[in-house]
Amino acid sequence: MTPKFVKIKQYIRQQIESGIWQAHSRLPSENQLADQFGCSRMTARRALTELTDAGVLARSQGLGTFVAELKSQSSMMAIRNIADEIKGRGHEHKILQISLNQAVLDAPTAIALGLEQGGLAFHSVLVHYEQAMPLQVEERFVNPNLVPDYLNQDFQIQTPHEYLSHVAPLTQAQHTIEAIMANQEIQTLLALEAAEPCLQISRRTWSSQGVVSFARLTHPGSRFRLGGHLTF
Amino acid sequence: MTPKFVKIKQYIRQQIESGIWQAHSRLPSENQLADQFGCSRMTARRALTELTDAGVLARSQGLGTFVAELKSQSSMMAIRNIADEIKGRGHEHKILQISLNQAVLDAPTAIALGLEQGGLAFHSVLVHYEQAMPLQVEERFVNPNLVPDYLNQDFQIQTPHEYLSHVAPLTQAQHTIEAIMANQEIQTLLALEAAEPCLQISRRTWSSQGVVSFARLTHPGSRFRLGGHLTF
DNA sequence: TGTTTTTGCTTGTATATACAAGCTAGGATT
DNA sequence: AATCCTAGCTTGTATATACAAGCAAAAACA
Repeated sequence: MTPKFVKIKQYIRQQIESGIWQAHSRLPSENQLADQFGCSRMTARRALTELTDAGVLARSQGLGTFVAELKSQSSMMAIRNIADEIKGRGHEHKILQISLNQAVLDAPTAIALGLEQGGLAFHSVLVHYEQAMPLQVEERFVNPNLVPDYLNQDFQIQTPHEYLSHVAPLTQAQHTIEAIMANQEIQTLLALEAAEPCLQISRRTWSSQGVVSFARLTHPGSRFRLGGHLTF
Repeated sequence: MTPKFVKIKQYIRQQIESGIWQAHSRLPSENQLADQFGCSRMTARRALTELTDAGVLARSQGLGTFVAELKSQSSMMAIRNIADEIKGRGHEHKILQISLNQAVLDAPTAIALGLEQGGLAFHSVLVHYEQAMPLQVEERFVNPNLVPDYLNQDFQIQTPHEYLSHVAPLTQAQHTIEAIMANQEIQTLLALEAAEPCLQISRRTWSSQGVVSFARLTHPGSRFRLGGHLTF
């Protein structure tokens, strides 16, 4: 027996998908729906609220409930962390640690971390492997004030991302995706035959104390694509 | 006066962010929260439900409510359509129509559209400009059965995406992002000096009738990055 | 001792009710 | 005729209540 509020949601989605209720058209009020489905206002309300949260409807106090603007605006895509993604494919995930040390901050990195230019930060370079194939170069700068023990970790066991989420719970993240040409270092680390376009995700993460870490995740264009599926 | 359920949500988020409630730890039950805040169970419940929808908490009937696994899993990023993005920056958006005709389907495109190889589909190539700068090449294949009037549109006025969302409301979309090297055609259309890495978003959209359209959106790596900001 | 049942917790669904707050249209007032 | 205001709708918040369903540990039983 499916719950009543689910049936109401299905009904509304169906009306919209079949085109009977066009974008911007007004829906029956909570009370009308309640009458129509023989339920209480709170139950009808729940269906409307959940569809509103899902972006299907838009509501306005005093005015009514409307079919939301077509999803032309934006659609969401998930960026999963590489370890989960590889394991999700049932493959082996290995990490090769290239370096783990302190580094002097150049201007852009200092700004990204919210620290002073010329100061010190922790710096790590790792390569993530799927089976025997290098799939991601992870270069990461870490705020030493917030994560003083970063250099004493063994990243063969726990990824930096896992460790960081543990010691400094995330409150915010910012991603940028761009296409770049592999430089000599990336070419070597990813075992590329020649210079090749790469997908680079820059990721800045905050905890409640401030910027925790700034990472550049570089993937070979020939072996990696970012995918997302999404149902409205 | 902030509503009670908002205060409860704030309290819970604060407990989690300060580390007092760690991942997997159990929260007070609905009734306990209701007592603690001097509200009814339904009000406490609303706070818990909304935080669960947001991925902050996880609930299990009979067991209780728990702090969710750290957001290491995935974080979401919005893909906005190029016209909105350019207009959002307060810049002028112009479209140059390169071609608009029928095309014979090769194997991969036919599969993507769910049509027969060797059959016909509508095909358009447009260039989107931000001010005087080409920013995106949009190559699109459209299912002629679902959008028979596609060839009679003027895409200088309304983008294909706007038109399609209007005549065949979206129910699903799938995106893939990859880094590719610009070929000769892309180089010309984007006014690139030399071969350059490009960010290519492949987008398939469904209506309730089936696959509507398959688009390849290509951006120059030197002028475009996909950005997303996100607060937990 | 090992198995089954009961009991008491949890969350999930649903209802009836009350009042607050936002918007619109029509009616009263000026 | 233009303005104000109120009546009547809408959604938003909040409560009290009831029962269903899932789970675990204690209690009863074999």
